[in-house]
Amino acid sequence: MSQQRHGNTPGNAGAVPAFPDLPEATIARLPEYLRALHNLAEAGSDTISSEGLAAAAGVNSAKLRKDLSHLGSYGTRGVGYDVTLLIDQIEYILGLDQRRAVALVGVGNLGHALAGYDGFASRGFRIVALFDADLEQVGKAINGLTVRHVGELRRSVVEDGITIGVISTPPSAAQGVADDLVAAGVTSILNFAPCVLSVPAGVDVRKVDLAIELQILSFHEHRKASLTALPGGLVGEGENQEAVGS
Amino acid sequence: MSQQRHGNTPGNAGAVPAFPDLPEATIARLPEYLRALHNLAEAGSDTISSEGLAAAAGVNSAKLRKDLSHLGSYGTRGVGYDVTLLIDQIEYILGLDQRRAVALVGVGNLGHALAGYDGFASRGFRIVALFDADLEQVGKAINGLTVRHVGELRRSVVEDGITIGVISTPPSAAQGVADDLVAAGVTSILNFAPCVLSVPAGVDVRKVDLAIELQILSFHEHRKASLTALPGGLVGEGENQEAVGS
DNA sequence: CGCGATTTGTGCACGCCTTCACAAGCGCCT
DNA sequence: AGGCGCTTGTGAAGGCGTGCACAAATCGCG
Ligand SMILES: NC(=O)c1ccc[n+]([C@@H]2O[C@H](COP(=O)([O-])OP(=O)(O)OC[C@H]3O[C@@H](n4cnc5c(N)ncnc54)[C@H](O)[C@@H]3O)[C@@H](O)[C@H]2O)c1
Ligand SMILES: NC(=O)c1ccc[n+]([C@@H]2O[C@H](COP(=O)([O-])OP(=O)(O)OC[C@H]3O[C@@H](n4cnc5c(N)ncnc54)[C@H](O)[C@@H]3O)[C@@H](O)[C@H]2O)c1
Repeated sequence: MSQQRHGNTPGNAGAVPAFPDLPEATIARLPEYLRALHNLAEAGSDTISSEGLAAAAGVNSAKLRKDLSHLGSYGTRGVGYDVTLLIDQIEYILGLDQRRAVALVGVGNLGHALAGYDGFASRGFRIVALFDADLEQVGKAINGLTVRHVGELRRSVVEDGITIGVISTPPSAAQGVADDLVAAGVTSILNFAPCVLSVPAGVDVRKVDLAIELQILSFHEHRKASLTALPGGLVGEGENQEAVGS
Repeated sequence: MSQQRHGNTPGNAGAVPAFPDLPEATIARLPEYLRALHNLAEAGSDTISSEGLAAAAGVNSAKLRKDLSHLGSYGTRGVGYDVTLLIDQIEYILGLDQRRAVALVGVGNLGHALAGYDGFASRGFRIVALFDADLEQVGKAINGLTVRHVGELRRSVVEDGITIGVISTPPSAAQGVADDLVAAGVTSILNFAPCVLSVPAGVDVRKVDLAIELQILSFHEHRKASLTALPGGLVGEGENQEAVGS
């Protein structure tokens, strides 16, 4: 059974190297599997088949198996995966067992919502510092945290062991904030401002642009509408056939 | 010159079909190009080379050219792309010239921020209705819109011509809300709740899960840390060499 | 009017990702 | 103890996306 004795780590006694280089696509799905696994654990399941987990995560079961196989062999043929073991493995790979410290810069409309969100705690993160340039905001308390001036960023990053920075300032300020974060030693940034950030190699940036998401949906709406309007009639559910244009 | 006379549409006199089926990857990048183009237009540029636009959008120039070539031939060799023309084309393809009506369901922490965000207007959308199940919230006004009870959703979707629904309720309520939206005729959903939604074929769902983004960043942090800690020493910038684990 | 500089549009090759299909492995039941 | 059914892990194939490299096209200038 290879004892649950993987314990907390890179003990590396198994077939897989201490840090397998997973395909990017796989990495992006692991969090989804993790969420589904937590739900299953809460529901009382001890084991889960690839089919079941795939359904819960909304993916193809073959894809899921291949993804998990990259982590090592944590399933049992004829049975499925041990839910708890798999949770531990994925959390370890994702580096979530450290409860990473996150800094949030720009406590405006969106920043407030993020700072007040308690859902991050259960997903492996602690927002430990809030920053803003506006003196009006500095000093205010949100969810037990006091907003500090952005000038204190560098010191805080070191003192609080911050590894991830979240930017929710207007786009005009985003690059400057990113530079500050990088200078302070942060090597991962989540950017909500609709702009491109340029950072040195070795720093990871992920961007979340809600308008882009809506625009992608808009494209598909547009496409669906133009298909129902066309003579082809390839679409099954076409009740509202409204002619387009001419 | 093929006259700017494409006018407002699927006149379809060109080489490209009225509705080219673009690769999904291309569609996801068009909004980024559009944003960059708007910035350029504002800065006074009339034309822009693929190299310049690619830099502004943060992508490879060859990729950009291939993406744009799918829309048709809107560039001029030796010159570049006409900024205004390209904006119009991309907006047409994305279906943004209609200023799509969006409904927001779940006016809580996050919903408030979204409802109060004025940035959507300039990107082609109008949030025209807010819904919540909590009677405490119903009746409140946010940014000129009154929060309505979720029971009015169906009527509103029809009356207001809503085509996109945004879900920012707790995950436990999300599937129900999605069902309501679909029943009301909405065929595109943007979901902020961390859960998988199941919807009938023909309905598009996009998901935004902030915790997942952080977890992906966390993985890379973890990987970077384990590399600097290893004897290999492949990394250049390793000042804070803190041993991992043991 | 022709030539060179510039930039687009694209053929091609390569690598990544997805999916199918199945052998290998495991537990349970008889 | 042995066989049977179930599930994992993976080889192979196909499709998609990326990026190079270059021919075709356009402009400006002499
Ligand atoms: N609110 C939303 O729902 C929403 C949706 C999509 C995108 N966004 C984007 O998220 C970002 C934030 O949006 P918002 O609505 O919260 O804007 P906001 O104006 O309400 O808040 C921005 C905050 O950033 C602070 N700030 C400005 N410059 C700063 C600096 N240099 N350092 C630190 N703080 C600084 C401001 O003082 C302000 O508190 C914007 O880029 C916006 O485009 C927001
Ligand atoms: N706040 C954030 O920064 C944040 C970050 C990431 C993810 N999320 C996710 O976004 C969603 C919303 O988060 P939040 O912080 O705004 O939560 P919230 O509890 O503050 O707000 C949820 C709102 O939805 C309403 N609601 C509940 N059931 C409903 C129903 N059936 N129909 C209509 N409305 C209903 C509630 O009355 C409440 O107003 C959650 O799923 C959360 O996990 C939020």
